[in-house]
Amino acid sequence: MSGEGQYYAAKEMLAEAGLHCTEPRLAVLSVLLAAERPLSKKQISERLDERINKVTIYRILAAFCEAQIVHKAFTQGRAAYYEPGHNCGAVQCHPHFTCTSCGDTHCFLGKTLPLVKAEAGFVIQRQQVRLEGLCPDCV
Amino acid sequence: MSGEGQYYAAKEMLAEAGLHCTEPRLAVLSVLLAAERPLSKKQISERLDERINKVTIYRILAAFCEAQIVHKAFTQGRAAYYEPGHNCGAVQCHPHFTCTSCGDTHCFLGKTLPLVKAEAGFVIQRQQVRLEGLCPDCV
DNA sequence: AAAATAATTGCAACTAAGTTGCATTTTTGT
DNA sequence: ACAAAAATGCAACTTAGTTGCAATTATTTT
Ligand SMILES: [Mn+2]
Ligand SMILES: [Mn+2]
Ligand SMILES: [Zn+2]
Ligand SMILES: [Zn+2]
Repeated sequence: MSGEGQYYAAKEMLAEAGLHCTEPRLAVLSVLLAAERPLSKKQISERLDERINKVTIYRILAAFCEAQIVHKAFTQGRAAYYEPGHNCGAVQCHPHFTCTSCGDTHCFLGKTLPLVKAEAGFVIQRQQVRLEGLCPDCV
Repeated sequence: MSGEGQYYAAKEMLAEAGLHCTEPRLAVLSVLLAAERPLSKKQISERLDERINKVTIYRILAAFCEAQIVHKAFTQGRAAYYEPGHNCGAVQCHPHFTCTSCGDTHCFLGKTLPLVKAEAGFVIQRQQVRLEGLCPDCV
């Protein structure tokens, strides 16, 4: 299976997050951990060995976000993309670059911008930086 | 009508952009110009005096984006939000703040961040900064 | 000004992402 | 092994957006 190497890491993460350890949850988390970029529900499904009902996948992702082990990195088109929360600070993770030609997304680790200074009266809880352009393959 | 004061400005913008000047286009652009924040198709419809078919609204927005007089500022939930391109540089406009409590969006004009330095081989064409948190009414 | 041409609009039907209610199955604790 | 609680699956639904095509409106040509 695609997320094979991440299977035991996933098991530990679920336990630590206080989430029941079920097959579908292990499978989804393994896929996310094995991916080098945020994935949509569709992409997750494609990487699963045994099919999991889409409602279940959405509920698993919601539970992961609730437990803070995963977060919505961005939405592209009309789909949300999810990634594990490691590499990510409380207020922002790294910028995400999406190629306008091939559609591929890359995590720009280490390119994090400073935080916007909030206007008077506002409290900023999350900051998200999205980039669009051409990737090396498409330039 | 809501966008009344913007009606003649809209007329000029269409002419300058080389777009045919039709009633639906004038109406949609007037609404966008009168708004102080990006609007979804739904919000645009609600502010129109005479109803315009939704397909037409989407096509008008696509034409405006193509002509660069409007751009997609961000997507929230599963809907895209559009705003006129004034106040906006070629690569990025200002950050957009959305309140997690009331859902309102505010343009943080004057709070623009520096551009991410592209990783080797990448060409960045657009940068977008999204903020989430609590607005003054909801703190 | 009328006709021809090109662009825009509207309608119906469709797609894709995500959600809700409820019955069934799986986990967990005893 | 057994009961209670939680998670899963299915069907049906909602919402945002898209596509094909016919009808309308704007522009150009005669
Ligand atoms: Mn990432
Ligand atoms: Mn804005
Ligand atoms: Zn590319
Ligand atoms: Zn608010």
